[in-house]
Amino acid sequence: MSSSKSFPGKCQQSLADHMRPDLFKALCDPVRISIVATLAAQAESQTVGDLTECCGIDFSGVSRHLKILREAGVVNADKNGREMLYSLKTEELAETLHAMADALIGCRDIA
Amino acid sequence: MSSSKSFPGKCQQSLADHMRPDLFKALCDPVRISIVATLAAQAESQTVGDLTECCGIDFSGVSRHLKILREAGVVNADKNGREMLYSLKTEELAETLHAMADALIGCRDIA
DNA sequence: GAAACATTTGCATGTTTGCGCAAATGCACT
DNA sequence: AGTGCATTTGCGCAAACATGCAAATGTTTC
Repeated sequence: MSSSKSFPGKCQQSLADHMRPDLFKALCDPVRISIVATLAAQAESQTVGDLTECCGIDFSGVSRHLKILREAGVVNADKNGREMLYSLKTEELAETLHAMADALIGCRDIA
Repeated sequence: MSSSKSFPGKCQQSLADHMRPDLFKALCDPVRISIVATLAAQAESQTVGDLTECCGIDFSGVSRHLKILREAGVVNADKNGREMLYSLKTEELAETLHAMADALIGCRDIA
């Protein structure tokens, strides 16, 4: 009800809530995109060592990138013995992107 | 056909194509998100001066942010006399986000 | 306990980024 | 031509970022 009442302020707020700059920041680096793409293409979780192969940098850098992705909620991290298993939060990420798109379209309809 | 054949390499490529770090880079800044949200909430195009109100920085900075958004394909820029009218490419942006989400889910299904 | 291994963290360095200010550009109006 | 307004661009600076190397942490295996 009344969702068709023109109320740009509310829409702006809702958009600001949905569009998460921190998530975009996590995904704005080519190396991190490379990591995400590699994880998406593999059914099994990957170790830092595995993921180091896909991006041409030192594994310490990969570890740092993974930390950023983890904190942004893009990947899961599970400790298995001395190695760390990283996997993509595919569903959540896709849902978040969808929600952003929907919020945009919703704003267009209101405004 | 054969889209269900397990082919992680292809998926990784397709994802790398869809996930555009440059777009994420354009959207990773709070001020730029603020601009996007403001544009989304308004039916009419906005000038640089208008948009300067929403984000608490100098208009020269706003102009620079708008350039970044323009080059990333997030906003339209139309010159009208001595002022510049900016509007959000709502459809394209929403479509791009959807495509990313779909590519992610597609990868999950294949891998 | 010691050695080997996977990952994280501290540190130094070069690069990028966002910002304000001031100058430059472009356009309208008289 | 000349003045005024909107926007862009050049410059300098401080903060943030990505990276490699080396040291530290945690874990397995012998």
